[in-house]
Order: sequence, then structure tokens, then C-alpha cells
Amino acid sequence: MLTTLNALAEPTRLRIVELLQSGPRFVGEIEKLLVLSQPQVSKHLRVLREAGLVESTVDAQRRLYELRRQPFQEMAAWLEGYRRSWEGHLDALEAHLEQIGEDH
Amino acid sequence: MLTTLNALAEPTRLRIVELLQSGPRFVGEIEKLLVLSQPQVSKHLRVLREAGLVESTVDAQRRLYELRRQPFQEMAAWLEGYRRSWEGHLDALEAHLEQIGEDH
DNA sequence: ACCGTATATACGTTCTTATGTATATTAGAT
DNA sequence: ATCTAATATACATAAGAACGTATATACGGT
Repeated sequence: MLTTLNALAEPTRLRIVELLQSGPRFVGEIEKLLVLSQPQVSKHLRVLREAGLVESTVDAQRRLYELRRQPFQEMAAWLEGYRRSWEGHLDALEAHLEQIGEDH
Repeated sequence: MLTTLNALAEPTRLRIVELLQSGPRFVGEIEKLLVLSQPQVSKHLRVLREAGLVESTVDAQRRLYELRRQPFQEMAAWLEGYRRSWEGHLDALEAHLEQIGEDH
């Protein structure tokens, strides 16, 4: 979770991830679309790759980068814990409704 | 989103947030439970507070800190975008099955 | 074999941020 | 009014990370 959060908590990397949400892109595409220097893109992609957020496939001398599902699923699962911890805090009405629905 | 991610992308702060998931705590409690220096706790709580992740209420000279729901809900909503983008991206087989089932 | 294109890496520099130590603030108790 | 407890802040230092510039690597085309 920490490595995922750390990778995303950088403005440029978050922009790259947001871009990749629309589909896979080559390094050069990212560079031009987001107006970044080429080494900057490669460096950030490396961090994202090592964090498991993206993976690349080779196409001649170009590399196509795309998002991996897993870390996003893990974040969602992690957030579930918080959602539940709040759901668990039932107020009087909710507790009553819970009670009523119990044996259905 | 960035400020939220940034606040969470620090080991000590993430530990504090995880602790607060179990319920509100005083600064001194956090300090002892996580074995941190007092200024360290205050500083991190400040970052979390300014990022909107926690809020504090005053009780005599102590301050009770607790999580705020909003940023977690926002993260969940943000992740929804990614979940949907994958649901939408059908591969060849899925697209075919989709095609077949079209007029049912 | 050579050249150009695409991407990655190395290195130095700067900026940000976490930490420790010391001190300020605030509130309650005596 | 003074003392103590709880928390926040200031300042200096150190560690990590991002950026730019230069260079290396890998691959296709000629």
C-alpha cells in the first residue's frame, strides 16, 4: 500500500497514471501529450513500474506502457476497511433497521 | 486527490491513519502506541489535518483526533473511474461474447 | 557496417521533507 | 500566581527525490 501511495503521490506521476487510464501509450506519446522531458518520463515510468502500477511491452524500439489492475484493486480493498469501520458505527435508526432485517 | 495521496504516502502518517481507523485517539495515545516522539506526532497530525484527513476536538488541554470520511470517499470515487475503464476495455473474446449476447 | 530513432541510465544540483532539540502555548490543579 | 501536563511550533540538520544535461543502449532502416 505504501509503495503504491508513494508512487501516486507525485504530481507528474499522477498525471501519467491519469493519462494511461485512457489506454496504453508509448513513452514518446506521454512525453508529448504531457509536455515533459524524455528522461523525466522514463524516470517516472521506472518508479511506477517498480511499484507495480504499470507494465511495459516491447514494440521494436518503442515501449508501450499500460496500467496494471492489481494495485488499484488493492487500494479499493484497503479503502473498504475504512468504509466498513464507518458502517460499523451504526446510529440508533440503522441499528434498528439492521435488527428488523435480521431473519429475512 | 494529490494532497490526500501525499499525506498518506509517508510511513509514519499511514501508521497513524491506520491506528485512527480503530477510533479517535489523543495525541499522547498515538505517541505511546506507535512509539514516536511528541513533536513528530504533532507535525504529522498537522499535515493530516491540513490535508483534510483528520479533525480534532479539544478536551481540556488534550486534543482528540479522528478520521474524516470525505477524503476516503473521494479516493474510492477516484478508483471507480479506473474500475470502470477496465470494465469498458473488452478484449477480443469478451467483445465476441458481448456481440453474441447482443440481441438477447 | 552505419545512421537515426526511441528509451534508459548516470551524475551533479537543487528542493522538499522528516527528524531532533529546544521552546512556546494553553489549560487545569494547587 | 505558580506549577505541571499536553500539545504545538521554531530552527537547524540531514536524507530523499526530482530535474536537467549528457551519455549509453537497443533496434530498424539503409
